[in-house]
Amino acid sequence: MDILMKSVKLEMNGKLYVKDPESSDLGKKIVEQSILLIDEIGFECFTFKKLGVRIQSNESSIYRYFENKHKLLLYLASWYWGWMEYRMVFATNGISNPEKKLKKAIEVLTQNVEEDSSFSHVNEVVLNRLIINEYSKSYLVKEVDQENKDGYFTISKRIVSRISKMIQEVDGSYPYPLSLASTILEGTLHQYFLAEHFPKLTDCNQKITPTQFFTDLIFRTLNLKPNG
Amino acid sequence: MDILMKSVKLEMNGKLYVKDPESSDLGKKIVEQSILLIDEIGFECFTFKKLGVRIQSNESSIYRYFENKHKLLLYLASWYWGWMEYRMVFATNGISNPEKKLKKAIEVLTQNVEEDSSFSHVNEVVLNRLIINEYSKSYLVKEVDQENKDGYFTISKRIVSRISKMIQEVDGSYPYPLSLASTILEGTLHQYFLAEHFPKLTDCNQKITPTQFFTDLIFRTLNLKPNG
DNA sequence: GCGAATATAATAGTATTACTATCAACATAT
DNA sequence: ATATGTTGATAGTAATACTATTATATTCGC
Repeated sequence: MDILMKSVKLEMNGKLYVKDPESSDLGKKIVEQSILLIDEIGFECFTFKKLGVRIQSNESSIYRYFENKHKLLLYLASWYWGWMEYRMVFATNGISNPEKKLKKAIEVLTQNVEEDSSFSHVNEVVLNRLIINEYSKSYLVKEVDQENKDGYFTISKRIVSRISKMIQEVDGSYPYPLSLASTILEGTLHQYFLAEHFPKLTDCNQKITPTQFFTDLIFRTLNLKPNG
Repeated sequence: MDILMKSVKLEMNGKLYVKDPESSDLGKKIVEQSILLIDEIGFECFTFKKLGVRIQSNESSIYRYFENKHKLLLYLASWYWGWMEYRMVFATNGISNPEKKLKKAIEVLTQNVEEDSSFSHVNEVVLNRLIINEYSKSYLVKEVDQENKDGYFTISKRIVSRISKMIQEVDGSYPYPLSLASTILEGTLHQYFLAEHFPKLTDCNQKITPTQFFTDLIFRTLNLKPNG
């Protein structure tokens, strides 16, 4: 990852936090260590009290940054998708051939996150694992419509919209570009989860990647050549 | 739905419950009303105490049937997929043409559940909605590997396996039958959720159904004719 | 019809969770 | 020197997720 990224700050919806965690050392520590702790013990077992012990700070101090752990998860998800969108736009910018552009976008979106780019204090490898395991829980809640109105899902929606538009650029007659795009975004997380825990439910493994599966799917669906 | 179904009892993994809820009136009431209550208030807010009030029974009595609400969710999911598998096998049985068979299976799996077949005390319309909203939470947990070993996900795995085999019957050269099958199963739930809460992320709506989207996807991917 | 076994209800109790409130300590900015 | 903001420490509350015990009601075998 380019060194340039280290100086970029992702813009976050201000309603996601009580106090901007980027504005202090404690805030950054909360974000950094919450990712590691949720990854270790799972979102259900994760509490602000446990995080407080881990960062040698106080439960009440964490509440000054995030209302509750659900909002923290929304924040982390928003961060992840912001990072993903940035990489996607960066990687596809300047590609004029629609097929190549779509292929590149799918590649970035479905690729395994293998190394921590040290883009700020966030470990993207661990965050990626967290998103695979916990992202669904951020929107599968009764409050989803209000939270959607509050703009908490803006970024991942924009990614789906971008992919959908690229699909249309490649094949304007294809009738389901949005559904295909959202299926790839969500399906990627799911395929990684299956590869880890239900290997009999997926063809993805060490040799076959979700990138190959979804790239192939797109090519077949839009009737393209694999070398497009 | 055929009247025959009323007399069929779905076989459940005995480890899912402490005491078989099918074995008593209270047990059936627990299953019946838990579906309605979870649908109303969401899995996070659902407690055995609240269910106890609703069925005018005691919290501790419910614990005699299910260890905790997570196990109850696993039970309900298992019931749902058992019911789905039954319908799928029933509907495809006797179809010898592989393409027609696959098409029928996808149709059953992706179709909107519109009427309560009154197959026992379970309201399938509500259960379907519950599965769309809560199913992911049943396996996105730290204990997933142990619970998989305990066989809690056997039925949905078998459905994926069946679809995968049907895909291979249609096109033996297609390299990702398992991933395609699991993408359809999970993707269907996701598309219904999006249609309800994020209409801008899907093409599915009152006119376009997930069945159409996924049937089209399968046809394009396996290079078939729509009238196959 | 009676006693034994079983199912359910009622009550109480515990540890943890998910917070809220208050106040003190410290740093910084003016 | 004083006001302001940040963090830490402590305490407290209501709800959750159970477990345990005892009482009561129902059912079954004989």
